[in-house]
Amino acid sequence: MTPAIAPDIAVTRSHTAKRHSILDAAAGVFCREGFAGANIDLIAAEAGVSRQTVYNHHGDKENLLVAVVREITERINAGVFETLATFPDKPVDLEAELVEFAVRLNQNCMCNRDGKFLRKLLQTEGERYPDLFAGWREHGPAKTWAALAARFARLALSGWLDLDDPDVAARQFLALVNADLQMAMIFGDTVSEEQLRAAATNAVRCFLRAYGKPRPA
Amino acid sequence: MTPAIAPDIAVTRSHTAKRHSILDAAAGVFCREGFAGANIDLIAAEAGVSRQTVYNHHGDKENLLVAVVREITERINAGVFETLATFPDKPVDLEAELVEFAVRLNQNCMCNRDGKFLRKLLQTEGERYPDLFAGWREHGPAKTWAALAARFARLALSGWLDLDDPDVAARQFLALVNADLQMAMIFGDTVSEEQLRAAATNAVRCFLRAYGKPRPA
DNA sequence: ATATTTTTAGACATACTTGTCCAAATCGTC
DNA sequence: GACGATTTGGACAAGTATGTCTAAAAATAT
Repeated sequence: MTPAIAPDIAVTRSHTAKRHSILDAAAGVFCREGFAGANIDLIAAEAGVSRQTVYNHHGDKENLLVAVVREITERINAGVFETLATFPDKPVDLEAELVEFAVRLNQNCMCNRDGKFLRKLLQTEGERYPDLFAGWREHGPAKTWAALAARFARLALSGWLDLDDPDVAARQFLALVNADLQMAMIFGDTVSEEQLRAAATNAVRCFLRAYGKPRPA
Repeated sequence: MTPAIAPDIAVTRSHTAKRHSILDAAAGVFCREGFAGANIDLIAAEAGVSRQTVYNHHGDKENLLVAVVREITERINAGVFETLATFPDKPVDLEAELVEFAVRLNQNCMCNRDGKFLRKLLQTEGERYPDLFAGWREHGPAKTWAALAARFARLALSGWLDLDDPDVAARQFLALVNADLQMAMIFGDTVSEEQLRAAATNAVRCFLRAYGKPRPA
């Protein structure tokens, strides 16, 4: 009885290993070719499994897309949450620490593979399958903005910032951080860490010129 | 001899009328369905012509995509140029006039049909056909930024702004103007003029807090 | 009114994709 | 070594797409 668990685990491990492999490959192919252009044979080949296995695991092609989107949004949300936890709540050098935070945000959430995939899938399939992204739409960016706004509001309370509307400031911060990366992202280029840091520096400088206060005692 | 021109014009008129109709329909379908998912029968139906006519005019499906992209980028560039000409070079109330300029920019270039199409086509087919957008990549946003930067530099010279780097400021201005519209645009929602004006107001307020100077004499 | 050109509708061959079915092979466990 | 389940490769039918071809129809210029 006790060892009965072992085989289940082993089977499941191989199972989930292939599952992940398939989801990874499917994400890549869906992202590259779009839903209509995605070829299940190609997904199977890139995942290193047979086509039948793909159908065994995820059934329909549409079902597979759903699974891919769920996987990616979950990872993205986790990354955002994790990164938000590193916000400089009690800064010493606010400018430098905000720059580092912005770099982390871009590296972990916006510019990585998942971020690129989600952005692209959203734009290509968002209108065709609105339900697909409904969950992310509500729990994704809105929650991020709110969380960031709360951090900024606290910085305002402790005298570091002078804010009218923390929500607007949060959105503007994110927009500024991406200002110099728009082209690279829209063209799918990979951005070096130098570019990322330069963009973050420009963004934070502007942000603090607008909302910064002389350092509190 | 003189009337020999007339028939050519007439033929060409009908010809170009259908050409436009086809390009319009193709733009819509390519944008909705992606290149792989776009159905030439559907394009023909939406254009109100027969499928054969589509092939007569543009040959290949790929060729049709090229024509569509060329058409849209040209219109976009024209719209940007036209809107840039309305920049408040000699402002009286800089904040109000920048807000109006930002609204025009969004209405004429970013949020209209062409802007949405270009953005979507770029994201879906940009990596597959890099040459397709090479022209726009060089002559599109870069030129816009440079032109806008020049305007800002002049405002700085005349004492309205305090700028380190006009190029950075131009990119940041555009980023701020889009900050509140990101979600709507990525989800393909249509934005009301109120939303647009509110977004522009927030953007300009932030921009001027960062770079504005007390009004010159 | 006629002649020339474009447009149309439909048939057509070709090719590709999805999703299913099935027997053989593979893998891990007992 | 044998068992059970999963995986595999390939065959298969059905549907759909592209691009070509043809003869008839329509529109336009002379």
